[in-house]
Amino acid sequence: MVDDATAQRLAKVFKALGDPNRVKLFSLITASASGEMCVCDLTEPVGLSQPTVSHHMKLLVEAGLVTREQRGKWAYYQPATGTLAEAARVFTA
Amino acid sequence: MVDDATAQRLAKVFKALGDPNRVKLFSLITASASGEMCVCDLTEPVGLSQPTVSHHMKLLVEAGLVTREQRGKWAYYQPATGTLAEAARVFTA
DNA sequence: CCGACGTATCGATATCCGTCAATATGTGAG
DNA sequence: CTCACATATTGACGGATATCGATACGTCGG
Repeated sequence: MVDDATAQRLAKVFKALGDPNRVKLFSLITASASGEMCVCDLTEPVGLSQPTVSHHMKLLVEAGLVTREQRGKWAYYQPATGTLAEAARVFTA
Repeated sequence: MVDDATAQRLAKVFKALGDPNRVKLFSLITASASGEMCVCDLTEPVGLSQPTVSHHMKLLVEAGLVTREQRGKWAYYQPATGTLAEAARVFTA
């Protein structure tokens, strides 16, 4: 069995994707042609307010699923593709 | 972006692993030498009451991460290894 | 410095979730 | 049938979460 710290870390990653709107947000970013998206591009597709999207993105960042980069007025989010795969691999080893 | 139904289905799978105790339970089952475990074997390692473990296992079953098989008095749980990998693959396609 | 704009934080609220004790359900032994 | 045992369901409670409106913070152009 995984130890407490590992269980908490993995749960945080999976919990971050445990909300339908965050699944959509993450899929938008991973499927983005430019490889990155700002909050202004994300609010309309999911139909949520700007503060709510910002809140969800913070959770995805804290889980290590995306990275945040501020350029000018905009905050660009890029996928950290390895995180989810590594988390899932724990159970197949 | 994934559609609503897909987002909900994926969120259900990830949410099921979004709790540290369920991560432990799932890891216990996937790492089991016999490939299956009953509730009586699971309560002690996670330190939770029998009803709570039963509740968590129900969520894992409903998410499609494990299957339940009743044999005599015992309920045996086996991992459905493909579910998690398929869910994670959606974002890498 | 000031105003406009993108983003984050705060406060509030309704809902969901994890947990246990108590109880119900199902199954095999005698 | 009845009892003992393994598991599931129910009811309740405290804590977490998703969401929004209002507001604060940062950054650029003038």
